[in-house]
Amino acid sequence: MSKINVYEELQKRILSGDYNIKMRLPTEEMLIKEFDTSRYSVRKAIEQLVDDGLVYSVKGKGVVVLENTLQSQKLNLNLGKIDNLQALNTNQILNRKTTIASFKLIIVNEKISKKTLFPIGTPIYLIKRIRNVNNENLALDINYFNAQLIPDLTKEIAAGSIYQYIKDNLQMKIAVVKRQLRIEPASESDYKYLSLKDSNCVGNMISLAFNDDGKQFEYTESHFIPDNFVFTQIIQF
Amino acid sequence: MSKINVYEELQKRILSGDYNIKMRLPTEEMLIKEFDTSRYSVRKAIEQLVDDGLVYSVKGKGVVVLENTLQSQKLNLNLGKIDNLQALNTNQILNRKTTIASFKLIIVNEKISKKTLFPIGTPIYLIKRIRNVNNENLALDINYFNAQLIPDLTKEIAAGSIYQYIKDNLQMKIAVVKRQLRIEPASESDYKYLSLKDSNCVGNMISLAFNDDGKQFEYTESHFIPDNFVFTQIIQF
DNA sequence: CGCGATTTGTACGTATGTATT
DNA sequence: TAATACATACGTACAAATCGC
Repeated sequence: MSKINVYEELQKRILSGDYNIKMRLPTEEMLIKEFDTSRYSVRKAIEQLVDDGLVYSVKGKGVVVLENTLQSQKLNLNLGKIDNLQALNTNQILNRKTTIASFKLIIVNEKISKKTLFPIGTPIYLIKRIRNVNNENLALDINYFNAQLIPDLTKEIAAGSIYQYIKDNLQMKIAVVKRQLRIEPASESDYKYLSLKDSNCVGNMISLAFNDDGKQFEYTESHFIPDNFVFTQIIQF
Repeated sequence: MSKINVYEELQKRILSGDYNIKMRLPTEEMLIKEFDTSRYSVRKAIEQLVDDGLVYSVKGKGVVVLENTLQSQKLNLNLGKIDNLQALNTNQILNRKTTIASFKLIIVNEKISKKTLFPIGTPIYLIKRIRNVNNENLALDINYFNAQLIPDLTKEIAAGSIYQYIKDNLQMKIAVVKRQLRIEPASESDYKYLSLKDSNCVGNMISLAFNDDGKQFEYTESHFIPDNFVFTQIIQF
């Protein structure tokens, strides 16, 4: 009999309601016996459930299942970790029609360097893309890719998934993405490209992406119209 | 000689530039020797650095220091984990003057239940608080506290820090907070209470807070005016 | 209030797997 | 292909928080 994945099994039980707020998870000792595995493996599985925001471990007490797990799961589009490349750049739903508004190869000057953190003199691709769903322009992506790390970009690639290109053709690994979200007054290009209607503000998601050599290869601003995305976070104490 | 904290020491070296993008961290083996500790402890320290977004581990290669660490640290108000209670509810900067706009003890009806996830019939404190800095109303907090779990709240407590009260007087532990951020059109009460100027949108940060019994004791909406906060996230692949 | 039992957290040692160079 | 270096896994011991008697 092949060993089952402890994490997946426990997650299934929590999401199906077998384990819930009224009880605690079985103790580590019991899980070790049930799954015929080591304490290390059981603790690793529980760690993942904690990251998911499903449970919380208390020293001396046990592992508690959080209330309203099912509902708050539904509330969020992407609770917990995002492990899908398409989902990363903007959002699954948005990837319907992509229009290239601008595609240039430029050299970083002082102003751009300050914003993107790329050194002055670096050649970069500056790409503006519009994300359209049902004839509404929901998002404007302004990408800055280091052309030394991401070479030979074309409009055709940009019209599809640049991340797919990086992964498949360049065989480069995306290691870490640091993101920051702000709300800002809409800029001229936001008014020009987005279906803002009456709104005069946009969400601005700034992303810095790093490869597994630690090098920053991307700076991106994604400008969203209001009411069309959520951003989630789980904080443990 | 007392043992030094491996995590803090490595973090110090990275932030001071002793370790940087040009090199990798010493191997686990070397750190074990230098700090005279076990592999477990070294790996635990590196795990924390990964959570901070400072480094990235690659199997077979080593632990890489991410580029632009210093700059991107400065960019963010609260990169990484938030471990300060004051910082949690809204933001450090905002805690200057707090005005109670409304303070009620009510019973959850169907409409409120759907939003807050509290069961119908639960007694709750509904509190509206305005966060004012330099004569600008930057944020409107709308708190719903389960009165069975957070009893005896008063306007005086609400004018200060409710979290401090929970921690010190109720001796309850805040275990997990799930957050969601959206951008929405300003509501009537937003126009009434916030210094919105020309903006017609607000940031809406929804927080669900849980104690270490897994019970949700709070639902809060924090409505912010644009341009006055950032929201950060680090994603590892 | 104290004490012991329970349960998770931290720590160390060791062995084997797997990706990179 | 071999060496290197992180990832996973198991076993063990003790610390620290919680809970019930």
